[in-house]
Amino acid sequence: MTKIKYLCRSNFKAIKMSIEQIIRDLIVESIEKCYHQEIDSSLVQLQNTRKEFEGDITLVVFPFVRISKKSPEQTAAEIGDYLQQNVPEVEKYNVVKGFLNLVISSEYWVSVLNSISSVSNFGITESSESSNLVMVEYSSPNTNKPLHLGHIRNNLLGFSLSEILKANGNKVVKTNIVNDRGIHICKSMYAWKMWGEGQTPENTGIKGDHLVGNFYVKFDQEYKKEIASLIEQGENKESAEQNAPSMHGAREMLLKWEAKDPEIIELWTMMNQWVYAGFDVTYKALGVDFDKIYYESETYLYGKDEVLRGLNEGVFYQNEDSSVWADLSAEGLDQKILLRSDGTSVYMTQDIGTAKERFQDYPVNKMIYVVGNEQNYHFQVLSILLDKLGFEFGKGLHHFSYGMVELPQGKMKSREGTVVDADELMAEMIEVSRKTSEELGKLEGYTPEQAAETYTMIALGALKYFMLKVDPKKNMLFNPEESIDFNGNTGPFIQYTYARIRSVLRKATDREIELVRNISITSDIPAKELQLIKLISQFPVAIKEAGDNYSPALVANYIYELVKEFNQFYHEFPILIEENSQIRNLRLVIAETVGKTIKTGMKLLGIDVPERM
RNA sequence: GCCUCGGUAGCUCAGCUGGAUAGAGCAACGGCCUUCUAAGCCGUAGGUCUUGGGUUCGAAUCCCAACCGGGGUACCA
Repeated sequence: MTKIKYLCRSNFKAIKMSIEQIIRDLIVESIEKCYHQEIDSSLVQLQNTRKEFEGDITLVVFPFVRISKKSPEQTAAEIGDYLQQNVPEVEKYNVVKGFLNLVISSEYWVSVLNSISSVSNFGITESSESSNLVMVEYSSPNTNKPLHLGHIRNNLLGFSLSEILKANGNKVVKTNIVNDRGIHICKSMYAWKMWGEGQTPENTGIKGDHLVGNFYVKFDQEYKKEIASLIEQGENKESAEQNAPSMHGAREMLLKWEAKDPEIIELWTMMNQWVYAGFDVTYKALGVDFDKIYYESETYLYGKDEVLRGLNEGVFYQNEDSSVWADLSAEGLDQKILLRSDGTSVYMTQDIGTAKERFQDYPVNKMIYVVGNEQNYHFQVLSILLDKLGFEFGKGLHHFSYGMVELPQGKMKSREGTVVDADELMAEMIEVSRKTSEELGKLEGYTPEQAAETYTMIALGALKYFMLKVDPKKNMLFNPEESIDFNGNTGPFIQYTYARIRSVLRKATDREIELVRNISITSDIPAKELQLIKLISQFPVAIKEAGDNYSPALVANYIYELVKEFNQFYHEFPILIEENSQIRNLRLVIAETVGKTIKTGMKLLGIDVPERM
């Protein structure tokens, strides 16, 4: 067990894993040797040493004092002695209370940096033939209104999660189920037919999804008026809601649509095309995409077939009014409707059909649905229903359940117009970004096109990072008054740090300073540099945890930590002007490696980084 | 009612698979641009981690209860 054995490995992960693994194993061994008792290695709690103490790896010794029957300090010292004698990389140790802080040699950290700086895709695990295929469903818009801030969160989470899963060695298929049928689109259709006066995106200049959304709002306004007047005429609220003419009209359209009435299908096709054209623009601006798009109008029939099969097989039952139900009382849940009494499909019906389609189309090992937490119950039920229908994948579905985006006044409501529109928000942020760039004179010398590309990149960086840095499971708040910051813990801060690093590297080239990636250093690594190397080396761990926990926020938080540390370093120490050439080269390699890590990490969040800003 | 998720600084959030003195950013106040980009750096101030019990060497973290808030709860999606 010599030092050379670990230092020669080119794969960084192997090195890092092995040093911790070696220490772990030897701790178990030392307990046996010193206290004559075998322990489970799960008792060995290793953590990164906190910044305020000397050391790199810390062992919590409290769990062993029961075994040693000695004070925590003494126990720590005995284990420390053993490790120092038997692990060459353990240079020295110190004990603070019950914590054993191990100091790992500079040589070890230099070898870590060397192995990281020599690879181009540090942190990324490539997929292979035998990798799992994960399907990620995200976005899944309704075609009756434009995308809003809630959809932005969904899209960014879905895209980023897909990138993170890829970086963990999975094959990923990004998919989108477009909810293009149902009562909601019929409402827009009805309103357009009644009050549209032939408006089109072309003759109004309004983006297609917004135009259709306007009619959805119009429907709701008229519907409410009708209800009010019916109530005035003496009807109760419930029957007024049922009997309002516009609701009748929309429902009739839905029935006609399911009956494939040519006129309705034509109207539906036309309005959906308007919406798709609009969505494409928004998706492109957001930088998200899909490998496969499903349409509810095509999958709901499969769902219907499956439900009827379930009915025949006695898995489901039918009421006198001919509606079809699932009895979930055995699972501790309620009765769930699967087909309405008029025979039309509900949301659940089509999701069953879509799931079946997907597993027929792809050899999916894992299906992930990126859908808001308001639908937790829906997916719990979907999983059970698919299982009941005999699909072995039913139980393995994963609902990536994320929190709502709330405004200071509470939840966003499309119909009430209290939504933050996706297109508008992006446009506003790009405008703020442009102004800031101009005021700071950051993009002087760029062509207008280059400048636009950069300030757009910064605006989207701000928006995306803002959404992704928050734990996906939690609700988050967006205050339109305060909007989204460009300073502090933000995307632009990270992008700025990257641009600074690129600038330093360009200047190094200009000044003909050679950058030697295979570092040899005769002195100890200075503290700040060491801190950075340790942080960089945590990147693969951050990616793995983000993948295991389905949390882009973990990547965002990691990058922020790294960047904050780098900025302190940058401020405090010269890189190019440093006279000691070994130190100068070390700093250059660290800067380059931090830059590489930022770029890779931000890519996992779907955020680009600029050469200049 | 029942189910479920959450409550950490004035605000927005980290930390939550138990470990050292609970961290950032914003906002406030005070410093730092003739040195590699000040969208930056440093400092000051700001906390009964909702409350009350419990588990143990140790609890923001785990368990129980209460309070407050979000979401869901049989023909919306």
